[in-house]
Amino acid sequence: MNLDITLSSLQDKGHRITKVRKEVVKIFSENTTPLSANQVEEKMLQVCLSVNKATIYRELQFLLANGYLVEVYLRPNEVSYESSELKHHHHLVCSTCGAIDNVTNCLASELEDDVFKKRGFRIKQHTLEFYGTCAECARKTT
Amino acid sequence: MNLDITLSSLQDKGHRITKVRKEVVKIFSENTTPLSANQVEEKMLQVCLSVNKATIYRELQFLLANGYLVEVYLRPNEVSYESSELKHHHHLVCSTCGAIDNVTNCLASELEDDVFKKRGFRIKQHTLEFYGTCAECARKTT
DNA sequence: ATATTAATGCAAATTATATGCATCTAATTA
DNA sequence: TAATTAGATGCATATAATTTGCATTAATAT
Repeated sequence: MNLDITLSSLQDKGHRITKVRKEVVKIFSENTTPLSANQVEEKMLQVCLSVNKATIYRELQFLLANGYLVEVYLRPNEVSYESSELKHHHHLVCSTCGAIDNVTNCLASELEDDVFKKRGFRIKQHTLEFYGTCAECARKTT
Repeated sequence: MNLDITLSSLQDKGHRITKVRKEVVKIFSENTTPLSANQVEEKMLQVCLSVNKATIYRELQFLLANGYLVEVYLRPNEVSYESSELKHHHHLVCSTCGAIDNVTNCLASELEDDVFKKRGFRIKQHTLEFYGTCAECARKTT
């Protein structure tokens, strides 16, 4: 997402632009792969911002509720987030090292009409996750 | 999964066939949609088997480690399981009522070769999740 | 029937996440 | 620019999912 546009549209809605909020939005505007609360905390520490975990959770919920982030479930007991403005894509999750890469190819939407006709299920969103071994891990093992 | 075959193959590997194990395997052999630990507990209570939560978690881990179950992540902070022997399929997750249905159409595997050629990422598994509104919930709202 | 060891229950520990409340601070106003 | 005010934050605590240590129980082989 665009840093300045996001911040000013939040401000227009009456929300405050704080040090924490600015940095979290910045992080997601610079990262295209999903980040967990812990990873966001780490990134903030890297720029010497020590922020309470509760605050980070609250800020993620806030940006989620306001439509700037979406939740991603790639692993047990860990929710990640990514910008909702990213082009539709799927994830390549390396089950060895955890690295995540994005792919933008998508055939899945072709299924949507079919599913609605046959089952009356109106698809609003879908996620396609790939699990496997990334090139780097394959090299290390072989 | 097949109840008898699963149990006897577990026994062949030197594992015991206990009341709990038998019932958990039975539950997953009769259910094609993903179940969380809590849902497994409920199903056991329905047949008057009151089993400690730790035991249920251990049994799920056990069946996962032995390849009879796979993990499914459909919602924040909740891991579900389903039989690993089910035909490849995807889930229709109703975001209103939580109902889960399976679809067996799948175009995703067509992407696999392409991804390997372009990125060296060897896909071992993929999951395709659909979020939306099921026919029943649509009827109630409209 | 008995011995052996896996499975179980219970309590306590862990980890992710949420919440109450007092304090602080960004944005507004005088 | 200082005073005002509600939103944001930190801290401690709560909650929920899951794991683990340990003593006890029970499935299976002998």
